[in-house]
Amino acid sequence: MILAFQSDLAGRIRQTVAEAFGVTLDEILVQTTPKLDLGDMALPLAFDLAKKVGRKPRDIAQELAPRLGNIDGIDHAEVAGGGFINLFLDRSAFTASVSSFILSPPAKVLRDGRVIVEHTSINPNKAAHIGHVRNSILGDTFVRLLQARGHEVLTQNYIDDTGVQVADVIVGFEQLEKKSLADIQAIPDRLDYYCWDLYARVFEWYGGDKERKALQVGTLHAIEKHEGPTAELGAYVAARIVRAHIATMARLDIGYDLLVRESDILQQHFWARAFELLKEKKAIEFEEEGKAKGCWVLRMDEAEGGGEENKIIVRSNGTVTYTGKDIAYQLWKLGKLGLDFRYRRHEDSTTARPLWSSTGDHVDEGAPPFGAGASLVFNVIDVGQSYPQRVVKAGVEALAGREAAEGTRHLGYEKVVLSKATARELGYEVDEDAGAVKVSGRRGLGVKADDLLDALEAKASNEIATRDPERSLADRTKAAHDIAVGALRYFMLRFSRNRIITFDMEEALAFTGETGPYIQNSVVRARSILAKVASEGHDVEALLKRAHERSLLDPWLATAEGGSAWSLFLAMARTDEAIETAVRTEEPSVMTRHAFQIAQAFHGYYQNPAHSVVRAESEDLRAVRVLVVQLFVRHTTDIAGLLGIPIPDRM
RNA sequence: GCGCCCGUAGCUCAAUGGAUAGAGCGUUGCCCUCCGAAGGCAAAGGCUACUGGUUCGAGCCCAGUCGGGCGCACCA
Repeated sequence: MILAFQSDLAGRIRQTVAEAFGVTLDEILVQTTPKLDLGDMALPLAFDLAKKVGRKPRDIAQELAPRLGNIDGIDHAEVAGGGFINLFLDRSAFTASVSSFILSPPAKVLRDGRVIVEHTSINPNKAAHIGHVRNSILGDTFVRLLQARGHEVLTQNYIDDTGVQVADVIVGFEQLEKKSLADIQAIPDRLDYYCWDLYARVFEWYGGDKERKALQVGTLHAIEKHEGPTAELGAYVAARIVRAHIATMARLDIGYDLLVRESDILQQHFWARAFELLKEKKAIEFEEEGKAKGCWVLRMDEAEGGGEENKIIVRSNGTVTYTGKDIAYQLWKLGKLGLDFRYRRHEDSTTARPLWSSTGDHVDEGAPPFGAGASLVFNVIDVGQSYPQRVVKAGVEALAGREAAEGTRHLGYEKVVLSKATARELGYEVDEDAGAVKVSGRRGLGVKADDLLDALEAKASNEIATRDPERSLADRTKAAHDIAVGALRYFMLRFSRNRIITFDMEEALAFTGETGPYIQNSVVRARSILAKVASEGHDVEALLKRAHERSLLDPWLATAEGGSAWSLFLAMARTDEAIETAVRTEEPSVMTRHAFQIAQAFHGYYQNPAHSVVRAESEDLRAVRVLVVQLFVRHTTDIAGLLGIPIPDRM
């Protein structure tokens, strides 16, 4: 709501400045004040103007303030500090705007151009762990934020079903366990957990043994060929573990539109086409000599970052590297490859959210235009992959131009490591000097996503049981799930992307302080206030209507109570700005902080016994208090939705 | 060696170049005859790693130093 207000305001300020000083400012910065009693918004424009006009900032501010105070929607303006102009809004008019914006939100304006977000992309050879959870929560939340900004988003999950990691567990099944397809099919539930341990055992078994390690390469080739018993094992294990990953992420309310399988990229010969294009455009060169003799390389010298060596795309034996395949895949995402997959409905597809998969056979009709390409593509991948991602971008630029490269975005994030305490709890040996313990799939070292969720749900369930022993088991289970999801999603989002998260079980299990449950609780409490008011015979709708009368709002906003509510109104008004910032800076943590700030403002307001709705001293007061509570409930429920945080019926 | 990221309160983290650097946790006090305390109020806690520079203004930008992490494969 505040974006429109501020852009309108900026126009009027520009006009006022032009009239007063004959200078046209192109950008009008509207900032927040350090404290609300200094004003609602701050303008530092006198500092810029001082240079252009050749006068002192403070004098300019003094001259400008009375004029700005006359602008519609502004109550008055004051000069502060060395030349800040602080604006005090017409609070009742603004409150009325916020209110109508929240209670009857305007239709979303759709933006042109499709956006693709790829996230999750876990190797289908073992259970998902906390690192994957960070990836998926980050990606899923970013999708929600993009949609809130009016973008059409297709969410994709890349399945490397023909990679070495799958080959490794197949080596385990064939060599260590001597299991047939039927044997593996007979493994009851949690094949992903089974493979977690098997994968670690295979690495131990490889040791330094070259013959054993050779089995990995042989198995990989067998899987890539897509025929024979080994390939069959690989396909079965990968497909089953993908289903497990989808189920794990569904617990966190994370879903996808399309699964892209590496095996289909091979089968559709994406790389062959990309290779043709790259050669045609001379984007890659054949090396006649040097250490990359006999290879096709991509020049990286003039690309940003500089100083990097040329990247080998095709090896001297004629095979393509992973990065080469990734360039082909990225070109497809951008609609620049000229090839497309075939599609089928995935077996986990629901009517609520249709899930599609690339396929080599039995094509289903009605797939969305996945192959039409997107103008913006976000790849959610950890920062360790920054270099190959830069290579992909350089490849895209050489082949499809600057615009396509600009649309290729690496949404990178740092890894999740384990605190020493948590690593110890899990039974791992911990080096005393180490600050934290790295997760290692090869050593089976890490916290599985489902185990973490189970622990969170169990703890939440216990909390409920102690606070409210009367609750039914079904109620408790449902609420415990919501609280667990809220806690985990908030925890994974509150850190900046480039910050390593030291995962500590105790910290992640916290339900107090700056957490998801704090926000959930605030809404639940607010709703129960409204329920109580209604149950005592008050007409909530009528009270809301009454609250909008200006003669009522105006004096109330000037009271101490109104001031407390005002900080909440202003914070809620800034939500569109927060979403815009989160998307522009590609930093979802902006949103968690914003949500927390709003919840905190509400807590500060409602906990005061003098602000009781039920025991309001007059119907007028009851009316404005109902308004505060209602606006908060509606708005914060929406914000929680953007973060994927569910609001339980009761805590 | 080259490149990227990080260094802010005891701990975990914030702070579009703006005003007196903020939260949460932890610590110490208060507050449930008050719409559920997963809450609120208050206190203590800081030479923003260091040295220079740019700027009306620097935690933020630039140069350098010191610490920590990660990349720089004919692996994926």
